[in-house]
Amino acid sequence: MLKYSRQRESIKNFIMQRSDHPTAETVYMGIRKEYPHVSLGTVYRNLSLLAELGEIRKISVGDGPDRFDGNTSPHYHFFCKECGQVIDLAMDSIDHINVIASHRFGGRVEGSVTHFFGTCPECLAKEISSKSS
Amino acid sequence: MLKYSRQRESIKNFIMQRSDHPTAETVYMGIRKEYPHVSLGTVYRNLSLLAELGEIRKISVGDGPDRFDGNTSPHYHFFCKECGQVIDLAMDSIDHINVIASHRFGGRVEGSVTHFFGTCPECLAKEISSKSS
DNA sequence: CTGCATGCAAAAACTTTGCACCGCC
DNA sequence: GGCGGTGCAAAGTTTTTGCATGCAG
Repeated sequence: MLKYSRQRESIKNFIMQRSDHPTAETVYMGIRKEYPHVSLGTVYRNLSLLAELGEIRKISVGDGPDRFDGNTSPHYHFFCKECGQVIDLAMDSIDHINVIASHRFGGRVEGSVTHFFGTCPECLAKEISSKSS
Repeated sequence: MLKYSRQRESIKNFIMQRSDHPTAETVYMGIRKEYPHVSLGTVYRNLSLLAELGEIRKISVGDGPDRFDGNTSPHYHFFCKECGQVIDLAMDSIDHINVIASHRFGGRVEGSVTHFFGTCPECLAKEISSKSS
């Protein structure tokens, strides 16, 4: 039985209105403006819960803390090596890679996670302008 | 200036002769048979160093500790949800996904990491035999 | 009222680091 | 012998958890 809680409501709203894939710490800091006594434990508990319910998505980066995404529609993420930013990619589905992975494999491929990395548009612009100077 | 060390040698050998993508802890336990006084810090330092040198690969799983792979040739990994095992996949390259990701993106895509997950051949066999009984 | 959710703090899990000593080159 | 590597332990980072209290149903 899931009970309503204003903290969870607030956490969800916070995530939904951002597009920068905040970490638990960032959510905590943001929520504290409204609920100064909220605890980091509550933030973690609710982020996990919301992710299990499928209301948000959890993004595990190789290093650094996990990030959370209010956009639950299928899409991919780009990690900028320069500024650390995480960006949503508007790209065609690459679901067919699961079929490719299945070809010579005796198990059942249920899905995959792909993260792209490189230099984001902003950092690329900075790089180009610094070279030309 | 990089100096030889028997610990590093032993760590590298340990990784090379395994195909199960051990964690730092597993390497530590294995190495201790030969060097009972080796420290976990040394294992971590050398695993990072070897990964930087490109002699081994570091695999960051979403949850749980990082794993290491002695096979540095390009290949993909499959994570079994049932038994937690990590398996190398013999599959065609999917490098073209980087091109797809670049299409409507203003940044520079330098690479990507893909992890497949599902049920491994062994766990699938168990599942099938339990259903038929 | 019942029991899930919270706040708080302690602890767990994983990894890095400071420092004195050791051993390769 | 100089400097990178090691062992040891402490600390850092991220996340989870135990417990008494609070609040939704």
